[in-house]
Amino acid sequence: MATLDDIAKMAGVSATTVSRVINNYGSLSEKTKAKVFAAMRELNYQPNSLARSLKGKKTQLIGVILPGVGNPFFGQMVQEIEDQLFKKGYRIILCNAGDDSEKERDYLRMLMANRVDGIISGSHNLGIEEYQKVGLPIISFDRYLSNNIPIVSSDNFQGGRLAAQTLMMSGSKMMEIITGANRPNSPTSNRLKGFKEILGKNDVEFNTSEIDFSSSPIIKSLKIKEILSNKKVDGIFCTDDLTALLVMQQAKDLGISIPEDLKLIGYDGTNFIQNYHPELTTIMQPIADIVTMMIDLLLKRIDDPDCKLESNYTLPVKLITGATTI
Amino acid sequence: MATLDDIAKMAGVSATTVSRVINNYGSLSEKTKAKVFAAMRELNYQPNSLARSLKGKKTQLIGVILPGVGNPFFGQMVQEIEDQLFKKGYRIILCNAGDDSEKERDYLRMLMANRVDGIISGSHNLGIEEYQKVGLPIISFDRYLSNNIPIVSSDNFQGGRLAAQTLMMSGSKMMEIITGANRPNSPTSNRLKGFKEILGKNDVEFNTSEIDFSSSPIIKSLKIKEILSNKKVDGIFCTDDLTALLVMQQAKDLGISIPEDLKLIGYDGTNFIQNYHPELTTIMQPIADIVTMMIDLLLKRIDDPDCKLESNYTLPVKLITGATTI
DNA sequence: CTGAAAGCGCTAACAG
DNA sequence: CTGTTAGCGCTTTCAG
Repeated sequence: MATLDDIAKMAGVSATTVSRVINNYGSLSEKTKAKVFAAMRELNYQPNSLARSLKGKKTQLIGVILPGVGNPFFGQMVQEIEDQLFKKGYRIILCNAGDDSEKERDYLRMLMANRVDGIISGSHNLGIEEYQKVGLPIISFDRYLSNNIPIVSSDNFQGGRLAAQTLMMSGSKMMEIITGANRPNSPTSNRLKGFKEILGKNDVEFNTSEIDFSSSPIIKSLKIKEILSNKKVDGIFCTDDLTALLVMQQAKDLGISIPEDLKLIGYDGTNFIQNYHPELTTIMQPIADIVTMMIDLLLKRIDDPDCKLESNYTLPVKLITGATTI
Repeated sequence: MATLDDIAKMAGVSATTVSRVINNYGSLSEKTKAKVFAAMRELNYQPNSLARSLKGKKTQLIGVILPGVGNPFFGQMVQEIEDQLFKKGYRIILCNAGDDSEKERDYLRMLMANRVDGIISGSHNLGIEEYQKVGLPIISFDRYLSNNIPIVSSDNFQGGRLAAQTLMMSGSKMMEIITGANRPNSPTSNRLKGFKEILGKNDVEFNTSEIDFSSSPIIKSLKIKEILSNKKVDGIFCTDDLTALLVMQQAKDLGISIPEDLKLIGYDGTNFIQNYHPELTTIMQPIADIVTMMIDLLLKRIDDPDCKLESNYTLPVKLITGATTI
């Protein structure tokens, strides 16, 4: 692969001059510019960004750590992150941490080694103390990682309230909330709190079931079947849309009609759900806005590592009404 | 951020020695090793991989160019790629090319600038001549990019045949195939060919509708509605599962029962579909195997850039029978 | 078993 | 308007 020196030789100028035309810096005669450009084209030259970064420049690389891009929610989020960052001249290193804390730690080290300019993390793993000493700008999605790492999230509490109100308005009396394992600091715990707050105020009966986020759909379906068969529930709030989809499946199998016998509301409202399951009532997280916010904050920190940021940024959610709560 | 020199000083040894313990190379006394390790821990040291790569080492970075990770098919594929590459010590730079050729070209340049060790590309954009002169190991998923770039794909032709046979067996007489825009060299064109071959042999009537892959679900739904209302179709083959989902939606709206009035078969068979839409009969692409194959070939090329590879690697598809073709 | 020195490809003073 | 020089952080001969 051609180097700056190669093209300097070919154009009959010094390396400095080449560097100057690449960076469009200082004043060059049109003639030399032309010669250099010609040589660059001739050799299909691409400046080595490694060397450039070594000299103290930024890498224009951002690490993105998320549970996994197979999930449509995070798929859409990554797509949005990639899209917005690309427009600002950044590339992303994608890290699917899954539920593997060790992998997440490895990635953290690698990202440091690669000298990324910053990190966006929304992993589900907890207790990764390494976040405290990464020494790089980091923004978190919806999780507490460490002091001084700002958290951007949608209004989980309000989302829970909205879900409860919607279910009540549609006439359910005996509710069930199906949520992921509620580890401390988890956002779903706020969805739960908001939900309970409304129901408490209105003396509505309800029950809480925890199903681990990372367990397989088969397992989840089994637990849902149990819930549906054993109880006379007439309203369910799932803290994510995919689980709501499983509820619809199981209900159908059991001959329970939605919304006649059972009202259902989900959470997330991805494009995917809106397009392919418009019947599902859900609470939409404003993914694009969340991403814009995160990138905005991250770039600020990259620009000025000491800039003071809030510890929390909360964006509003929106109710999307489908046929499952009519 | 701490450098190798910093820790050399702290440990009271030379840079060379530190380098040796990092790379576990040559013979070191336990004592120096211990001192160096201590210093590394103390300063939370991470070797600068930029500097390392500049010295001629590989970057351990792979560029992944795909249409977009918001689509569950590519989401799953990226997840698989990331997973398998991580285990081999590589990280990925994710590039969502969408249907933007210019963006894809930009990314190609950036990947060169970043000196990635190789590229996996499965973009939908055609005519990117740049692929010819990237001068990096590249493997393609399901598209022709340039001579000498191996293509890994599932058996699209056989998939089309399977779809046709399945629809025939379930009793449809008047078929419709809904496919993406069939640009030359596109894989869907082989699905179509296989499908037609079987129908031709059996004198079954059918019709072909093209709906651009990148058009919105709303537009797609409209066209599907048209197809369903105007004709007396009783069997549909969609060359991707998401479109099949839309067909199910529209059929329901129009009071057409599946599978009673209409048989339906999709294509892709992602985990997502298998988990959340098990009712849909579909042709499953072996994503994990495809990825294994691609990575295998890519690493071979990275290891030996001149190694000869086939131009095509075709992996078998599998019929997954759901309730839509009973 | 350990160190000194050169150089990867590029940028940034400093000269002219 | 252009070139010389030094050095980013690391690896790698070549010497001890």
